[in-house]
Amino acid sequence: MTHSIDGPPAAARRSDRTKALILEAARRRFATHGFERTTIRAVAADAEIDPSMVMRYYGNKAQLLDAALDIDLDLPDLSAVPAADRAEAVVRHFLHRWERDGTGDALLLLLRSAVTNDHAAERMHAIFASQVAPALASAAGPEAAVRAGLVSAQLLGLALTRYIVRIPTVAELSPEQIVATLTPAIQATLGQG
Amino acid sequence: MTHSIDGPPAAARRSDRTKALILEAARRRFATHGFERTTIRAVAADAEIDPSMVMRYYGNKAQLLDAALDIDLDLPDLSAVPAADRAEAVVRHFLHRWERDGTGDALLLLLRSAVTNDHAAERMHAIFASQVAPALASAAGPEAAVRAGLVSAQLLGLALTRYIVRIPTVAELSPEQIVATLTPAIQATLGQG
DNA sequence: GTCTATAATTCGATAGAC
DNA sequence: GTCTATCGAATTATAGAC
Repeated sequence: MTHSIDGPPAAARRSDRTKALILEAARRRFATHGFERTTIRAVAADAEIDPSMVMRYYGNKAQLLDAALDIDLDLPDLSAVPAADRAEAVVRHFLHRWERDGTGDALLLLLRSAVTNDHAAERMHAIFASQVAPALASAAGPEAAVRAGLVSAQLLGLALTRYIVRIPTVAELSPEQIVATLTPAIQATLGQG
Repeated sequence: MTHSIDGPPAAARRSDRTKALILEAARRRFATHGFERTTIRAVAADAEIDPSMVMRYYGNKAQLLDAALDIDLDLPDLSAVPAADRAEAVVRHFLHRWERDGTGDALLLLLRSAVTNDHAAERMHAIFASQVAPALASAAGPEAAVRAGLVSAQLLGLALTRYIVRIPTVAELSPEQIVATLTPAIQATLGQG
């Protein structure tokens, strides 16, 4: 017997690896094709497993999306940043994240899904309320909630035009051009902390 | 004989009205549900006609989307506006348009479709290049193309978060709050004309 | 745990009567 | 010009063998 009443040891659980492979493939598909155009079959093919495995581990397509939408934005503590540098820190944080992970980034997946899927939209509301708004609140001026909302709108607009719709003029900008031009705008939206 | 070799007189073309009804229903469906989730059957039901009529007049679903994406942004001539007022004029123009037409606005339809449909994305590139970029070029500072692109990103971000994903904090803002908070940001992005 | 087979829908598109 | 009927394809989801 290789495992006790505590359950099978970590090394013996082949299913964990399969589950992880499915989730990874699902994230890529949802991010690049959106919810409706992503098929269980395609996810399974990417993960090189049988489609029925996806159903077994995640129940249905909606729950698979749900599992893929677990996101930690990992926002920096802006109160530790000098007020004058906060706008640039925010712009650089998201830009770095997106440039690093490309279309595989979980926030882009969430954004794309939220446009056509109500459940994904609600997840985005929750993430905004629990992660973005609090992080920006300490960095914003009067009516911090208003400012946090509009800063998010501007950053998501960048994500939308650069990585999803890929408007050439925006997609071809260098990261430094974006930082240089967008930072004053975010600064203005945040107001004088 | 009520019509000549020039074709039937305008009053006799019942089909024009049917075509227009279909297009109107299609715009609403595409705008609220996106391309994939919009069905020919639903469009026909909204227009209270038979689904086969949609096929007869528009050929297929892709061509119906194409017909629905004919958009005139009707941007104001910013060179006639004092430099200091241009940012506010731009913000008010789009806000007025969206608040008036709600989710039926053609630009929102285009935005929603472009996220999951490559053809719609290309249409958005074309509209940006032919209408938005030229209109903003005269109002922007050095590197006008960069500034025009990022202004568009910010405005589309507003449309996305307020009308499509409907993040509560953004959706609940009053138009005047948006103008007051976003104008300085757009001003900063445009640079000193 | 993994795979085969298939049920049950849904939809785009076509053919043809009237 | 309008509608009925239906085909064929694709997909989610399930049942059950091994």
